[in-house]
Amino acid sequence: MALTIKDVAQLAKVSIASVSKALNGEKGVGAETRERIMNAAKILGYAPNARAVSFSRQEAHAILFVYRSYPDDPFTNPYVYSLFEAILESLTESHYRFAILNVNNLANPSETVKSLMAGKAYDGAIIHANALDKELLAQIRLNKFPAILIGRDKYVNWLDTNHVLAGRAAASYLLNRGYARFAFIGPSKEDDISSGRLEGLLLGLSEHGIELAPSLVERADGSFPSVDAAVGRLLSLAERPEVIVASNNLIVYGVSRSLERRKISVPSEVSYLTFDAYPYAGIAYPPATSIVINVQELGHEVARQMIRLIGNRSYGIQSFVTVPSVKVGESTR
Amino acid sequence: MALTIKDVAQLAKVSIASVSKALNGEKGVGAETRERIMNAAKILGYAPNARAVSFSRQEAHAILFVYRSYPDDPFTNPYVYSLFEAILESLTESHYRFAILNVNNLANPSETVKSLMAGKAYDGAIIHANALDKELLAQIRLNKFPAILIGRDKYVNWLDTNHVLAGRAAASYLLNRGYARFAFIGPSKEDDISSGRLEGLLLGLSEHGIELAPSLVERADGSFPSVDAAVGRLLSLAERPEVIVASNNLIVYGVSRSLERRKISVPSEVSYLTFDAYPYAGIAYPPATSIVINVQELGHEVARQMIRLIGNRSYGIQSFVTVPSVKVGESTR
DNA sequence: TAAAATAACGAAAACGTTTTCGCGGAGGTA
DNA sequence: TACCTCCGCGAAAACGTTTTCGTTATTTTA
Repeated sequence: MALTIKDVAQLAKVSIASVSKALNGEKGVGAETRERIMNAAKILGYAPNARAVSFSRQEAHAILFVYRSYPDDPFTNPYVYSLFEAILESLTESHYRFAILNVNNLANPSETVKSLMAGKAYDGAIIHANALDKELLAQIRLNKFPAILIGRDKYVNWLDTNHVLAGRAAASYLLNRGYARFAFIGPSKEDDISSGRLEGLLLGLSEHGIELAPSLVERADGSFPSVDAAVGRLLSLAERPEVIVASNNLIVYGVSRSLERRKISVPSEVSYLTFDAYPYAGIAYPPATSIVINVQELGHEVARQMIRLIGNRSYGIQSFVTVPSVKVGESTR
Repeated sequence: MALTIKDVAQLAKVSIASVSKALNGEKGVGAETRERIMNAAKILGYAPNARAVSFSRQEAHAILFVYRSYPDDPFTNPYVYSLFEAILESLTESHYRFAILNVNNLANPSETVKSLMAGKAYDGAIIHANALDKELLAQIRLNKFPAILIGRDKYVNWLDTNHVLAGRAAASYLLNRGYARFAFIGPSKEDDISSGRLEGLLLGLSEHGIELAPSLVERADGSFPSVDAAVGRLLSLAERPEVIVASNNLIVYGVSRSLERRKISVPSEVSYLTFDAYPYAGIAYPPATSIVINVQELGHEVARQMIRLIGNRSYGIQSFVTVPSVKVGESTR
């Protein structure tokens, strides 16, 4: 049998109650006794049995992160990983254990999550929106287990980044740099992130009296020919844009290659800008200026709120955590 | 108080012992009774308390993955992530919980891991070599907690990919395609992976009577100018190589760009080949032919072995798991 | 029909902590 | 001196399962 608290008690000639108190730094143990206990524990190399502690304390001291990864998706995954790295960092600091669950090829994601939470294996769940379905959402609302959604929902705790603000940041940065004619290329399959960015961009521009004609808002899928075609259309406009805002990293790479092929010098003739700081942004040549969201900060905040939530069930969180900053590359003047 | 086994027992009018047996599918319960119990459990929505189960069964039913991530490292991280995605997938299938620990900015990594394992919070640890130090290695050997290292060590259980075999696969693929004059560009900072690949390549070539002159083995750091210079030196050799084997993704990207800039057509004039399938390999233009290691398979195998190890402490594993395959791009003829 | 084997079921112990509560001694106050 | 308070300490309960083992009922065998 492994070492238990009893062995320590025996060696220190005290009761197990005193050992427990001493080891947990609680009062009710004399200074001298405490020292004897600490010594005994060290001599024996005693480590409390985490399973017993969890059981006794009625808390797992562990958090579950639920997400969905798409095999080889170069966009979703880096984002999700850097997000949970940040969460992990904060939780480790607070001595929480951190478990992950990828619902990607699970037969019944929400059932799995639900039973995991019902089984009290974790004190709380941080759920990335891409892993969520209506059923799971309903479960969270119903069972009220501590959960924070990274994304948006009316009825559950959530935190998210504010893509509109990022779009606005793009507008104000570019306006400050003296740009006057703008274009936007977004993905052909509209998504929240991209539409938020566009919305913010339009907002920021309209505050300075600039409206974007429909022909200046282009769509492209990830492939190079598609982006190249969009760039071609923009360049052939009578009022050629000075700067192309690419809604994501893959698109900006296409833009950069398209301009290079067309022998258009960047940033003097045409500039470009994108969002996030995935490898593609750096590979674009010249490296793209980018509006980056501090995923790290979001992760830390989520962890902090999670711990707070565990302590106080009724606590409600619904807010954006977002401080977009500009990573200046060489693709803008 | 939450729902316990007692509530189910009460509703089904049996003892808690019978409920436990029924729910765990053990024998010792009559068919009719079993059904009544299952029904009661379903009606109440009962889920066993995982903490109590862990405590009673004396096993966590959870595995810890220990690794080190470098912020924004585009090489190490994708590899580690896809590795643990594979492990996670296998473990989830076997209903194991999966926790992760990044030792990156931990004050005392080996101490943390050691106390986590001593505390029996996990049944076993899968430790990526990049998270390992001598102290931790010593701890594993000493405490004999179930651990598998992804990497190599003489005295502990390990699994790893065989980079030499990958290098050999490169050689045999290229020889089959009729290439006769080879060059290699590796990182300036020698590492196990790269040297294994080079070793394998040399091995494979020498079996066909081809030796690589020292001038054909180049070094470059990740930066483009450095790779470009290396390519320049290779091209200016009297016996210009037909194919450049780039030891990693960043280098192959540099090679591709360098050749493009020099207006050397690929693959007709000079070909290139690399290893792994990170984004850079696909971004190289034309997309690089690559020797890829099945990380997925490694992960699955590690999970399988871990579960086996938990069941049988004395079990010893030291082997390479590796089935390199060729991902044909457009950079070879 | 009686004895033996088998199966169903439940009482209770065990897992290793934390936590409550009561006891007794030390110190302070009137 | 007598009383009260505070503090250190330990006995024991509690947490929710699993598992062992004895009892009783049922089936099989002779």
